[in-house]
Amino acid sequence: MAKASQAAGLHRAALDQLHDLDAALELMYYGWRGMTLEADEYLAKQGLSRPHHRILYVVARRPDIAIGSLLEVLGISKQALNRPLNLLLERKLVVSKRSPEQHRSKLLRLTAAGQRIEHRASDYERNVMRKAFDRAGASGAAAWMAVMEAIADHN
Amino acid sequence: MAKASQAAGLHRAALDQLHDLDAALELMYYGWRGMTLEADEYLAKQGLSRPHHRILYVVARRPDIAIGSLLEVLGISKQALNRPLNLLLERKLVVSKRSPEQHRSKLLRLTAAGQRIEHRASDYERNVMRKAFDRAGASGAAAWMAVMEAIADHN
DNA sequence: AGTCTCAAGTCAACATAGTTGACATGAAAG
DNA sequence: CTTTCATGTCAACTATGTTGACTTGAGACT
Repeated sequence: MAKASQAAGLHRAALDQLHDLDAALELMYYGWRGMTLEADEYLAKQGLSRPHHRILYVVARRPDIAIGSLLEVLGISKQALNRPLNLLLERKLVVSKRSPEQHRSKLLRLTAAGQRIEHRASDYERNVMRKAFDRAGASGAAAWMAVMEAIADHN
Repeated sequence: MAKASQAAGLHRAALDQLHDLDAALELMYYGWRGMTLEADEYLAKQGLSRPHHRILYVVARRPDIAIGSLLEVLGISKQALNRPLNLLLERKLVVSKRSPEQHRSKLLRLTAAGQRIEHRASDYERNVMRKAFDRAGASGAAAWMAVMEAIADHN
């Protein structure tokens, strides 16, 4: 039973299967952990965490995004955004400037340093995915995407 | 902003793709959300949440598990287990008894009420998976499992 | 007897990630 | 010159976790 189950640990536990889809539930849980584990360790070394990464990830893919739009995309309150975003601004990983015409809003952008950290953190996650897709082949990867889309868009 | 995307937040956002695997990262995120959304709403109605569900899920599949083993499986500290487990005991969803021979440990079991809640909550998650697997077919489901196993076991 | 260990329980302080509500500020638009 | 909009900030709160420092209760070992 015991292993190095400490870190974020949690090797996959040996549980009885009560239903045929229990394995799928557990794979979703451990899959999420497996994908984010190394990225989170890297971010922790930088004094950052998952919320910071989410901000960096979105701003990287929507340069000049306004704060209000960022709040929408992230789905959190402005008060919740406040602390992590201010840290990123203080650390100069993100810069804000006023919009030229829409002078009320502030537009966010990553600095070079911010881009570097975003890229490295996301790369840890992409590498996990790449290896898994390589093993599964192109058709397996496509099937995984199709299933995940169905789950994500489930209403 | 519409409130529909508020609650569970976060419709899938339209972000630029910087790398070919960005879509996969986002699908993992939204997939996790999609699978757990309804279950979390049901649990909230019962005054419970994800940690309570994790406990119920594990104890359901390991009847007479000792507290120490439960801590190992969940990968959290005993202090973190304390509150949610005590709530489950107070609400009589879980019962503990001393082991007959190993009298030092306490063994945990679900009551009928605990089984009912565990089953319903997990069923919400299984139903999401079932629908996605039905769409993808048996081979798609198998491919999804294979990819997730590779991700989960990534070291 | 007494002591040592093990499993569990508890207390306190802290960190992180979020929530509401209330209010302030600075620029634009009427 | 007042309203509106986007942003910012203060405070109080909840939830989920962490360490560290104990205590308790039961077995096990001289």
